[in-house]
Amino acid sequence: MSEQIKPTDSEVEILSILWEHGPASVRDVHDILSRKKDAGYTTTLKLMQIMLQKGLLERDETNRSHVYKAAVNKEQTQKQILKRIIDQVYNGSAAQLVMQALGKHETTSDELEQIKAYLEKIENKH
Amino acid sequence: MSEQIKPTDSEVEILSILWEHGPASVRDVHDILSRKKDAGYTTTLKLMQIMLQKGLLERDETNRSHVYKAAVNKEQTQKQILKRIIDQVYNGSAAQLVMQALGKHETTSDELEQIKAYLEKIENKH
DNA sequence: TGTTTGCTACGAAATAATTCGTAGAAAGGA
DNA sequence: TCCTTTCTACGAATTATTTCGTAGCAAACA
Repeated sequence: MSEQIKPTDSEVEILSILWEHGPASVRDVHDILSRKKDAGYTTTLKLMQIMLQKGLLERDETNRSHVYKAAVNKEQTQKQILKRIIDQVYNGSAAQLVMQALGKHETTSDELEQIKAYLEKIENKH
Repeated sequence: MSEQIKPTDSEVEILSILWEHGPASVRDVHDILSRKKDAGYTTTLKLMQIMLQKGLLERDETNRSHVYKAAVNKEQTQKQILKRIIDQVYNGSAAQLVMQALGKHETTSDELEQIKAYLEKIENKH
């Protein structure tokens, strides 16, 4: 197991954008970010530079406008964050978290079906 | 809707203890915390004093050893944290989070049953 | 009563995270 | 070429969070 760096909230925002969008310039990321937040361009730039240092991002410097991409795996990072929440907030009970997640959000029938199917699959393995 | 203060990680740890344990002194909280972490007593004290100021905790000063309790609701706070994660990390899809949570953690058959029952209940409402 | 123990209050240092300004270089016109 | 735009780099201020030392008071007790 290699070191797991815990990204900060701002860093997760940027990672999410890169996971969604694929490799992108600071400008791209910043424009997307701007739709939700209100921050200066150099703030985003600096953040991404720091993330590069921490190993959360990689970049291609071929062109003047550098192209960044996530250096950490989406699923793994999500799980890492989730695990933390489950342990810290839900006392280790994934089931509790799941039910609260289902309860709260408007979940479409479609999604519910998906989840049920998934449950079946798990149960068969038991 | 009143202001929702976002507790920090350390604060969530303390809230969790108080939710579990019920009203407790700094000493109590600190002893429980010490099992997982390594921090000085006055650190815990200070944290709890700050949380009091922020309105995350309440306290009874009747006795010399003050008794603290959580001033924020467990479920609401959990949901608040969860919502943040869903939006920020799972792009708004609770279903995705749910499946990852189920996939990762060892979930007992018992818990799975609970979840299934819960799903039924939700589906009937649709 | 003196001494030890355990508590609160609180300033302030240490650390972490976020934000932004300024400088300088490259690119793209006019 | 000269001017404007658009980048990067990076220092440094600001703000948030965590940690701890010291002081003072009250309780327990020898």
